[in-house]
Amino acid sequence: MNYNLLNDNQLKAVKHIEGPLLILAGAGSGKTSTMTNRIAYMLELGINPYNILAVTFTNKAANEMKNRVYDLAGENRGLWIMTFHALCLRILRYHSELVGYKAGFVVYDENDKKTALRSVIKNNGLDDKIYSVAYLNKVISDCKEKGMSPADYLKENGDYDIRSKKVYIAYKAYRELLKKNNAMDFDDLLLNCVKLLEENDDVLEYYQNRFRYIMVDEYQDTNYLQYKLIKYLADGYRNLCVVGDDDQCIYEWRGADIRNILDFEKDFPDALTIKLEENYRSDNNILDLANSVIKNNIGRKKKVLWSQKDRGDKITYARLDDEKAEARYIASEILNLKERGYEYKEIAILYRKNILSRSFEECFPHYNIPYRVLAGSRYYDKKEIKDMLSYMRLIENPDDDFAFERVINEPKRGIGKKALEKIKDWAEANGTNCLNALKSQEVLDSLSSKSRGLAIEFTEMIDEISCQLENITLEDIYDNLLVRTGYLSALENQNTIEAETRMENIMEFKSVIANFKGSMDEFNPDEDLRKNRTELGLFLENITLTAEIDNHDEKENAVVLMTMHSAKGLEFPVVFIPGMENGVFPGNNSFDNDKLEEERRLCYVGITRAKKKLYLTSAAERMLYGRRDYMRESLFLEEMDKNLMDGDRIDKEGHNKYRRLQDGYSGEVAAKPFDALKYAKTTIKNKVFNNEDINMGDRVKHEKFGEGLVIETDAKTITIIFDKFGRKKIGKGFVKLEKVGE
DNA sequence: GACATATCTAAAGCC
DNA sequence: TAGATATGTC
Repeated sequence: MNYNLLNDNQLKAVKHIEGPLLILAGAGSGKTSTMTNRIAYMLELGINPYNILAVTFTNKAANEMKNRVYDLAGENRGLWIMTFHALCLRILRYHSELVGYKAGFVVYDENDKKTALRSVIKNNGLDDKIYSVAYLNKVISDCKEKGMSPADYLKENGDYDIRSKKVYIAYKAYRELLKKNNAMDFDDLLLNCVKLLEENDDVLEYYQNRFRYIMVDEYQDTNYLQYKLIKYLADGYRNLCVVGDDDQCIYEWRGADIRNILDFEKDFPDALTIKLEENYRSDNNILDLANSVIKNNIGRKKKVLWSQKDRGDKITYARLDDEKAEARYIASEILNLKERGYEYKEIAILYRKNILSRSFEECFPHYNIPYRVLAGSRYYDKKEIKDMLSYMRLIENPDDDFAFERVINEPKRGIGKKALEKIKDWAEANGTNCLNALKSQEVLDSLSSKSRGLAIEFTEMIDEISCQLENITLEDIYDNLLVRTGYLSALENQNTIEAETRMENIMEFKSVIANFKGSMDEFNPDEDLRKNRTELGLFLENITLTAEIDNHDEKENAVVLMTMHSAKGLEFPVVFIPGMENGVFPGNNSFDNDKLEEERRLCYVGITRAKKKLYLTSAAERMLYGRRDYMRESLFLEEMDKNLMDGDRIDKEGHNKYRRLQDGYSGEVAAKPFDALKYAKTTIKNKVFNNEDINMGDRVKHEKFGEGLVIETDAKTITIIFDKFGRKKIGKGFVKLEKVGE
């Protein structure tokens, strides 16, 4: 093999395969090629692929690694290169009974989880104002990530506390509900897998013996459970290589623990640490800008990216009048770039919040700019797709009562709220699922004769298709469902444009199925995996474990729009970062110190996506949530080295109109804060001030927004012009306001 | 039970 | 603003 393309440190990492290894890989430092070469090197040494495990966070990363190993070694069969969740799922499939699940268990995604939580809240008579779906979701997820059971939670938070008691009840009920539906959520995959290894020495020994060489990508983003899982698996042979960059830890909010990477050398005192600091991606101006921002973070492993490349172009910063002007400016700049030879697909717009995509979606069609927005999992969020998926899930797993609930009256079968309650009660009383309940004479008798007929038809159809599962293809199951459920004809009868679109989506979904089957044959020749599984089961699993970003087609010639979070691991010749404003980036909820550091890391990630050209923009005014606010420039802009930036500005029509960055904002922009008074009003609800004697004219300090001037008070609210954020109206709550002057 | 109207609230989203 | 959910009405 040819290792000439690697630098010294990369080569050292590739060849160090025995014992623990920490690779600190800065952005764009050739991390993936180091990892893939390392695997190829192991194969070359004759190490059995069966003994190698590489874990990533995204399917995209896993697929890329598989492909690149194939390119290097001509082979990738037998290697386990997959995401944490896929790994756990695969292990659990073989041992589900050991963690108390039935063999065909399904995986619930975020939406299913919320549905389950809603029913938990309802069934336990919890106040959904206090114990909201979002709150419980967060608390339960946090618990699971730390490996805490409901009882552990109660112990830690005190059983005298009413709140923790209620959370305990909800958590426990949620867990039982999922088990009853024979379902695991994403956290359960990890939790149960760790539990499996913890409680079964023989299983642990088997996997330790199997995975003699383990690699973990994006190690800075691992949470406690992932850390523990890896530790268990690696404990046998201790050939563990973790790769990461503490400066790119941007997922603390969902449990990532940056200490995992910072403390790796403590966990493995004999670990070799290799730093990859040479960047092969970006021009030096871009790198220096990134360095000038990230150096403001304390508590990081010091590392300075450098590159042999040219200085390159300066970073362009433009402050525009509002979000529309910002979109027009970026659109016209894209057209300029196009004229200079850039392709649309080389250009990305990376923002902090998904709503920021709106102005571009409205603007770009006028400029004939092709674009693709990558956000969450919107395709599967469509009602008709969810419905069809629920039908499929019910067939695969009759215990899935949520799937049942979703489809039993879709299309209408005259089984509404009341009838559904009856079905659920009967199922509860008889210890079975809803589908079985609907077959019982008692339930059928309680329905009207018309509904009864439809109900019988429904259960017979589900049973029949379930029986055929082994014999007919996935496509046929889908077609069968479309027709026999009456879903398609119900849409046809509607004769509306909306129904038309839904039908198109339903048809389009067929190609998703076809694609799945194609990729199944191509990428997963592993017979083992398919054993005892239905095609349908594999398909559903695949959908749940796939994210929108995985479907990003790099060949499509379109400008791509996504959040900076999604962009991690990607690179583009041209990057635009709009919304460089306090309140947007860093976001309003990030103004305490550790959160700010994470935002700064995100900023670092955003900047380092760019290879040749980087544009930053901000809007003086922005419409957010139906409100127009005056926006201050991001504090990250202040941290950036101005020598690397170009201060030319463009007015709202997109034509040249010079304003200098160094001048501050004289003239029209400086006047904005006063104009903005009539627009800007932000209400923070349910807050109480600690200090009651605050009056008009006082200067106060807010724990999040910093200092400002009080211009209005009444019984419930106080209005302040903050130095950094402009005017905000604050309601009563537990926020500390400190008087700092009169 | 189906449909219409009122109310609320708002990040990031890997798997 | 807009979407999701809760409540009210026929």
